[in-house]
Amino acid sequence: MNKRNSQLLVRQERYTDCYVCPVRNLALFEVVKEDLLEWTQKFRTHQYTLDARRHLYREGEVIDESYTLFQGWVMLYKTLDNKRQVLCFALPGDFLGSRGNSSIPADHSAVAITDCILCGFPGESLIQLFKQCPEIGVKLMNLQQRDQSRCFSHIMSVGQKSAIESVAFLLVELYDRCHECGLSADSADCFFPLSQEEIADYAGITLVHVSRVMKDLRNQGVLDNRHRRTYILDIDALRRIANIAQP
Amino acid sequence: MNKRNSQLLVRQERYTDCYVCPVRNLALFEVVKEDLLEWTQKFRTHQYTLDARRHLYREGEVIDESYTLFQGWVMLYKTLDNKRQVLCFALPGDFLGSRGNSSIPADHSAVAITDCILCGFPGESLIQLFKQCPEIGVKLMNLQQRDQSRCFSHIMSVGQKSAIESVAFLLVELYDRCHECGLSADSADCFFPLSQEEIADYAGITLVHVSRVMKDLRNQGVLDNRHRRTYILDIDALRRIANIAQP
DNA sequence: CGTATACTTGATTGTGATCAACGACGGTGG
DNA sequence: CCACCGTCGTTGATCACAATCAAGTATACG
Repeated sequence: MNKRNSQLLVRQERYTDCYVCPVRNLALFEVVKEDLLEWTQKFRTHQYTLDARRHLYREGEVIDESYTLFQGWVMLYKTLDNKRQVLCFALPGDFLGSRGNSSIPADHSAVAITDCILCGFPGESLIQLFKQCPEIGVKLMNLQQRDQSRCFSHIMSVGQKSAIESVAFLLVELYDRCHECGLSADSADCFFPLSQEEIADYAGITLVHVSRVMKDLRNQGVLDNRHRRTYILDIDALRRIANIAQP
Repeated sequence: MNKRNSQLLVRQERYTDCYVCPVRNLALFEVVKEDLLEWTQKFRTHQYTLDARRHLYREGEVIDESYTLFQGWVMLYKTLDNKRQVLCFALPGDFLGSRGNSSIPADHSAVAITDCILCGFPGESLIQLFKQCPEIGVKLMNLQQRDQSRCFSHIMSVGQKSAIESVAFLLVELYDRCHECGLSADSADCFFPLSQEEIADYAGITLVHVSRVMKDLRNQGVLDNRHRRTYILDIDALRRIANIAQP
């Protein structure tokens, strides 16, 4: 068991099964054929719970384990002086942690926004998985390419967009990603565990200004956020405000 | 031959040889054992020249070829309205183009900043390479992780740093990367084929302001840019200004 | 020699930062 | 049950960094 986070990352006794995993179609093991699942499943050494506000790992730490996020939201960020920059949000199905090269310390921190469940497997086993099942290598490459594409959009957002465009862009991205992984079904249009400070640190603006932007969006009628929850009322309007490139 | 860029991407008759390639130690084929090089080399179907200001590919295009940049500088960028955001600069040894999934159109454009030479191989052959030589998969994953790490630093830079910090950060990163791939030996401290507009679009500020920042840096004595060339006079001072996290 | 491109400089404006105070909850403990 | 406190969000006043607008210079190139 991982000693680094022994009090934080709690190993679960009862595994959920890869065969019936509801997020497998989004995740690394999507490409594993049914008859190989038993084999890949034994790499998944542990399943953990991680409470909200707990760190999965911190900048500078050596990570020797890989994770698939099974449930909950995780936030990746970097700090400099007293400033924090949120890099991205991980949702169920997303791949986290070691990329098989444990000699490189993490360049960012990962913290749970909500209570989370994670499936873990040793980082070095990725290489074994590659050898046995090259499709996993291809799949991981595709996942990384998707992440890079999101990074590029994020850079575009922070570098070129106005505050309101940036915030709208984030909301739209999360809205779409939630729908992709089926999170919207139960939580309706209220899918939003983020504080305004987290939104601010993602968009590269101050939390004071986020408050004003949210008020503006409320006044325009595209969203409502009563009782610390954000309800998206008009996703198309939000998309227009976000000024997203047409594919 | 690639029809899309048939006039732009010029196929060369005389190949340089992978065995004696000076940038192989930086690139994807670093991990290929000498006795397999002949095999991998036959995947490298073409070697191209690409003149400065020519595009390798554009946003929205389907890319079915992968490239290792052999010589020159390439700039990746996105556009939105009339604004341009530079995403990163590719230097010799860097991997460009298709990641084996040609069903996804490019989310960014790639343009040559200087005259370039590229080694090309079919995107689909990556999967074959993975199967034959899993180390290539691991190496490509490592390259992608390094790129992601740079993306994260870039987001931090654009989101949290002041204009002068951002510009200094870019100069330091390029300075270090040039030294890594041995470009500095011949070009001394003048390694700089970038216009102020390109710097501006990377840092997310206007070219007018870049001019003022460069003047400031000149006055502080950390660099000199006479005759359209940038000479770095005091890299340590520049590092301090860039405010880079200590590893 | 004329034109295009890149860079410079000055004047003015504006978006979002900063500083400060206050309100609304939600949780905790008496 | 209520008082207290901490966190989070709101609002106002002021400030500053960088954008914008505009005009100029220097250099490369045909």
